[in-house]
Amino acid sequence: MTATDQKTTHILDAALPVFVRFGFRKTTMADIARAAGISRASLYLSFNSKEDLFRAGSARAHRQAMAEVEAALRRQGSVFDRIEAAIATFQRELIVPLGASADARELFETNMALAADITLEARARFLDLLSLALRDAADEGEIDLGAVGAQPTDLAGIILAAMSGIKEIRGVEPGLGDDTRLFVRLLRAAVAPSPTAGKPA
Amino acid sequence: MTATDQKTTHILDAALPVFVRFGFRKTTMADIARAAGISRASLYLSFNSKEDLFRAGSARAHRQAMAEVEAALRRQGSVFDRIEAAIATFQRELIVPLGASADARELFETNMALAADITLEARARFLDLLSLALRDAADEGEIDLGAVGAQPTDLAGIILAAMSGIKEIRGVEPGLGDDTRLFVRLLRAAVAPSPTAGKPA
DNA sequence: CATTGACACTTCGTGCCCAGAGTGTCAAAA
DNA sequence: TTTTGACACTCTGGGCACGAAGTGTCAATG
Repeated sequence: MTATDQKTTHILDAALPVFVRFGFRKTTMADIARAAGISRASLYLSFNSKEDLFRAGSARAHRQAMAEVEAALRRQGSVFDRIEAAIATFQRELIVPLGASADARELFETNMALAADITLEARARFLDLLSLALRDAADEGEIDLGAVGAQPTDLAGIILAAMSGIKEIRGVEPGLGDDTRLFVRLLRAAVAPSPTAGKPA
Repeated sequence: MTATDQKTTHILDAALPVFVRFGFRKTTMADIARAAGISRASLYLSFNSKEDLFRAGSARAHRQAMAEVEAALRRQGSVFDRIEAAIATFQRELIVPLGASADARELFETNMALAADITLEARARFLDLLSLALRDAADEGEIDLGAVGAQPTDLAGIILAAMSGIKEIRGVEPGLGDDTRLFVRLLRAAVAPSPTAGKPA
């Protein structure tokens, strides 16, 4: 890691909590500089603007979260164990921290204004990862998608939609995890392969 | 139907499309009066204020929609056929008309400001109706909730959350119906009773 | 008796100004 | 070379005035 990277990392470590606490509009470059223990002017040596800084923060958060999500999906275990872990990771890393902020709405909206590409790309990637996991499991006969007449992509889309809906209705309180797990149990039961059908391979 | 009822019905028939078209803030009592073909002053014979009028409109829309939803759930057929029909009705009557408006967000927010009780009560009622339908089906052995380890209420909650999430992600375009149906197929498959277990009754 | 035109009151949007706060830059300091 | 204090510029929010538009009411009308 270069010295520059260390510096930006340090700044983002300081900046993200401030953004979460006060929202984008109300946090000033002075706040961030103070939190990072440097002068306000120094911030501009690493970032061209407040917006750049925010984008960089969003990008890093998404990059880290998606790396963890991928790791969760790569681990051993049944598809749905891995998918459940992946969802939990995604929620823990990206959804809950934002949702817990008092300015959640404003943060979400600025993020969509300044870093929509990053967010949408991460979401699309998550969709792909889920689709692939489901496809592989289907190919190996671990699950039977024919039972519900769905393509892996369709099912992945439903999973993301359910995640989003559960989050919307339950907020980020503890209940979120419970409902998510119930939903995954549902999936598991829905696409369990019929005992009579053997592995296609 | 009394003459008064006819009048308010006529006014609401004229008013709701106007609200949907222009949002709450931008529609004036003059707009509504014009649409209803009466004088602005006459509106105040039936409603005390613009807010009252809106509340009445929201209440009527919810009342009608929920009546249709109940009817759909009372019809013949498998639980999930009826639930699917009920969801489709709910979406067609309440979700799509609002979502299609250019001022959907503003309308939704004013509705929550002026008629939150009505909306929340309808939602709660929908949850109850779904729970009851599921419970009855479970009692009759048509479905097996034990397979996913869920109470009827929990499952109903998931259904509503999924509805909401699908709507949020897909918008109100045609895709909404497809995803909803896929989700219901998922449910169906998940709680299909195992062939070995007979009816408890 | 139902309806409405007209009236009074309120709210809302606009423009303007100003002061304070915040951003981005640069030459000087460490 | 890296960091920062200080400067200039911009932006925002609040206060105020004013005209337009909208709401709610009531006496007059058909």
